[in-house]
Amino acid sequence: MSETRWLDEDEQRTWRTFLWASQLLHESLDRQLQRDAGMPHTYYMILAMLSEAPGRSMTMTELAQLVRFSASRLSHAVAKLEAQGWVCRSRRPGDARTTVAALTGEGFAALAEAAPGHVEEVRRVLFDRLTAEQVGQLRHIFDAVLTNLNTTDGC
Amino acid sequence: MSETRWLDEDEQRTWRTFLWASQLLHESLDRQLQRDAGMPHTYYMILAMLSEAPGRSMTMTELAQLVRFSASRLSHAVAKLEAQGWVCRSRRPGDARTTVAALTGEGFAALAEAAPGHVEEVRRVLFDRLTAEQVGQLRHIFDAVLTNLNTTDGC
DNA sequence: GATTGACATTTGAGCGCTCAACCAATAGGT
DNA sequence: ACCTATTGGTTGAGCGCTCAAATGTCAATC
Repeated sequence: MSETRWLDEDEQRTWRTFLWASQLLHESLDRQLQRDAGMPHTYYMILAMLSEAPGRSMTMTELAQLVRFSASRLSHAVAKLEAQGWVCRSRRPGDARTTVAALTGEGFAALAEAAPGHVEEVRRVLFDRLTAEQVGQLRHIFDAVLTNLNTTDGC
Repeated sequence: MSETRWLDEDEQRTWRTFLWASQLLHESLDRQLQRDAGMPHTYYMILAMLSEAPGRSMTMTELAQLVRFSASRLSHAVAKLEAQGWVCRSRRPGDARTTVAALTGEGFAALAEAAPGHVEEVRRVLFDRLTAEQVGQLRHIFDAVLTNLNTTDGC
């Protein structure tokens, strides 16, 4: 057990700035989508991922990996989305274990209607305030963070 | 109503990388603190802010502004922290409106015990993978985001 | 000395998430 | 064929958060 390497003043400030900013950012995103489209940001992601898949449908497990959800979290979420009529689940013929989630017409319509406002919000809270150079830096920084976390953590 | 300025391929990838990474990052932080200290990351922040205040105590409103919580959110949180014996609330003499939240000895001890593990985790998920230059970039990027959101949004 | 408005805080319902437990179907070894 | 482990998915309890409403207090005005 070695001595703790505390954050120096600069790191401390960087850390807190990042924390507050990303918190505000997520809240803004969530509020905008909840207000204008009646869904939280995470649900939007699920619909978006489904819409990009061939046949607008995927296995629960595949979907869970794509959106980085636990099986449980996805199950709860899709249950809600199904109750709203935006997604429908069905057993895959040939393999009675796996469930396939498919985007419905209504679901696609809801997504299409929500998309422009969401993209605008993403620009407003992030890209509009950044130079092209900073966007590149941001990408590299979080690529590094992501590969780190992906390899070290279990999920 | 103008045409939507969709995200180009690069922006799209940057955006998703950032989303996944920051999500994983927050989850890691939360899990570590929950596992090792029995509190979520947000509660750690509350204790940390209190510990830095003169007298280790602050008005609820001041505290709410510091941690960027709504009054309601803070009230719920502090209620839990009080139930755990880490914080105690009392009316301020002279002004019966405002409540002062103070860190207890137990609260300070819990914080002190949680701190090293938390700092290590922060290094692990973020700083360890970044060059000094990237840390500077990160700071500038989220400074920009923060001032933007602080001025445009209500909260 | 009541009335109005603004402030500081709390409360309760509802929702999304986590975690652990569970069920059902399949694959592998014997 | 039979048992076991693994895989795919769901469920329920508990918790933190949001949002809207309620409560209680001070400050100014009439």
